[in-house]
Amino acid sequence: MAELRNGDLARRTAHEILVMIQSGDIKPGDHLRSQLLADKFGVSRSPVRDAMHLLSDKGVLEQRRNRGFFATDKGPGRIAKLVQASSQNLEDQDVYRRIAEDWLTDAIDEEVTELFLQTRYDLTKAELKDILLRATREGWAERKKGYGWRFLPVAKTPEAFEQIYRLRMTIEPAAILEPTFTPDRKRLTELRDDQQRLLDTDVEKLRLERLLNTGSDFHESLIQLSGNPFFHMSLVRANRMRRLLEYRAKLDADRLYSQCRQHIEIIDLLAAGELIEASYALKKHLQGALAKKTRSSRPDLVDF
Amino acid sequence: MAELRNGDLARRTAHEILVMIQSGDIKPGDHLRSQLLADKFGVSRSPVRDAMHLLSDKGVLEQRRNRGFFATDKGPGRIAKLVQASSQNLEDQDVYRRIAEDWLTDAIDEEVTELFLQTRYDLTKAELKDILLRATREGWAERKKGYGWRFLPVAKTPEAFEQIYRLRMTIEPAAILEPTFTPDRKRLTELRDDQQRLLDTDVEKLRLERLLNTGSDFHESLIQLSGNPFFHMSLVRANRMRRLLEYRAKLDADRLYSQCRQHIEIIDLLAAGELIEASYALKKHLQGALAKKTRSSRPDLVDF
DNA sequence: TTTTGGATTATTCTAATGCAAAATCCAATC
DNA sequence: GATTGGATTTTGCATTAGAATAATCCAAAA
Repeated sequence: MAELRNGDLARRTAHEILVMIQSGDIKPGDHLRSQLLADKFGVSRSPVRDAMHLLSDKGVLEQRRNRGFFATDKGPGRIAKLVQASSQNLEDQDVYRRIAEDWLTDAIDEEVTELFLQTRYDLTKAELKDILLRATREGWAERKKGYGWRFLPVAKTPEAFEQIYRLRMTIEPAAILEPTFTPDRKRLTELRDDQQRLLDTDVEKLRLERLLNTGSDFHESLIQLSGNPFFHMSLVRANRMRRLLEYRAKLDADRLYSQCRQHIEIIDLLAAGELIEASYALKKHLQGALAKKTRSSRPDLVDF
Repeated sequence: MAELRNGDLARRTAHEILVMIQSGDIKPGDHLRSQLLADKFGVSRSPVRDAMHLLSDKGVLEQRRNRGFFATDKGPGRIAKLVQASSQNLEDQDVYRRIAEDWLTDAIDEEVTELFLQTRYDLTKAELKDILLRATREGWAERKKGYGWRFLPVAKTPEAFEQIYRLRMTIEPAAILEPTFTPDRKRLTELRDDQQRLLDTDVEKLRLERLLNTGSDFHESLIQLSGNPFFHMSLVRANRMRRLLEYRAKLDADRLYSQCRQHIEIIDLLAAGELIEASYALKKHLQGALAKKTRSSRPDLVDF
């Protein structure tokens, strides 16, 4: 029998498959074609197969010899538990966030050597390189000319929140008015459903991360419809930085409901072809979030 | 006698010192304090000292025992030649641009392995990592989940030019109208002088890179005055991508003169406190550049 | 006191090896 | 013909020791 190699990629892939099952993308009895999934995840069949082995050990999948893997009908509660567990598992290993947190709370210096980080967070060279790559891409770390790295103060202050919103208030409404903007029906419907689902769920019960993701998705999908990838990229970059701060923010449930409703209103305006009105509503929506924020001293989670 | 260690950093530092001499920042007879220069360049004294040794070998500096290095009075022609040579030297080693060029001209595949790049461009692991870090930061490369890297098509098409300009037309004029915008007299004067100097020089004689730099500096400095680093960052990122394309563009001297004059007009409006007018002029300025571009099939250098 | 210049120390790079993991290939099976 | 599942190949990571290079220290000179 083949060894079970479970690298990080296999585990991450297993998690993604679980999410697909949870969301109903894969239904009980479905045949999981390995090449199909591999293409979907942008990897080769090897880690997919390893992932499927992992999941069949958990009883989520069932292997039939020479026919591949099939989804069993584990109850949704059981699936949710496994999703929770595997996402917890992945987050534990997320040193990236720990470093970001330490930097934001001044627990580490502005300038550090690789060696320092490697020993402090018990990382191998490649792991550290990977994390610094990410931090560089997201704009809060840079290589010094000689030895060492410098962390940038860009999103440390409370004003940073406001500044990010000011940028968003400029580019998001403008994106809707771009001549290449096309309100894609199908995408809009999907977005509307996502928002509606959030409204229907008891917001209190949702995990913070899920909320942030759905909110970011809305805004980023919208700007993507502009057909200009540079608008999209600017927003994505700003949002990534915002996230660093938001993990420490509080949650305001009432606010969230109202935000959700505004999102839906904007989608409806777009679907009706009222671009100018939608652009204006989006601007107001962001303005409202900003106004709320500046009133409180500690950063709230005001938009998502 | 101490060994002459000339790492890359020493050579780059030597180049920077040469540029300072050329620009008149360092005059013949001046004493070059090592700590001062080290601080200026953000490195330690070691590479600075190595650089000064390199330059004294070339006769640009003169070492007096126990007193340090002093600038000699080599003619400006000779200095210019050395600057040219050392920048040429540095560019030759700039594999980054070669890879970008190869990608833009479809000389390499969309998806490659590190090994492939390492052997094709004869790089060590660390050199390659460095280059890929840069490409990631500038947004045209990304790590695949498993093994390998993917180059992104984001700035390959002619439309990319237009899209970048559309983003700029949105954020640059808006930045001037931000409530935190402060037209810093000193900075404005510096910028005006830079532009005037370009007008006074025979534009035909300038090197492409110098032109692009002065142009980018103008626009980026302007947006920086908004006091919102996220506006600035968005522009810088878009510009970096634009550069990848512009190295292949043609030059239109008449156009450049007119661009320069427009830059100065905008500065004057800002200095007079006419923010709204300045914002509008900037928008028109970018619009003009965009209009010119779309008329020609091959990308021209229309703004700088 | 400030700065230099050599010496010392710390950090990172290089290169080589073995190993883990991902990609690819291919015969067997549906 | 499409898909699987094992085998094979390729790729990249971990580790190490040694070399190169940058940062820092300190006595001596200005």
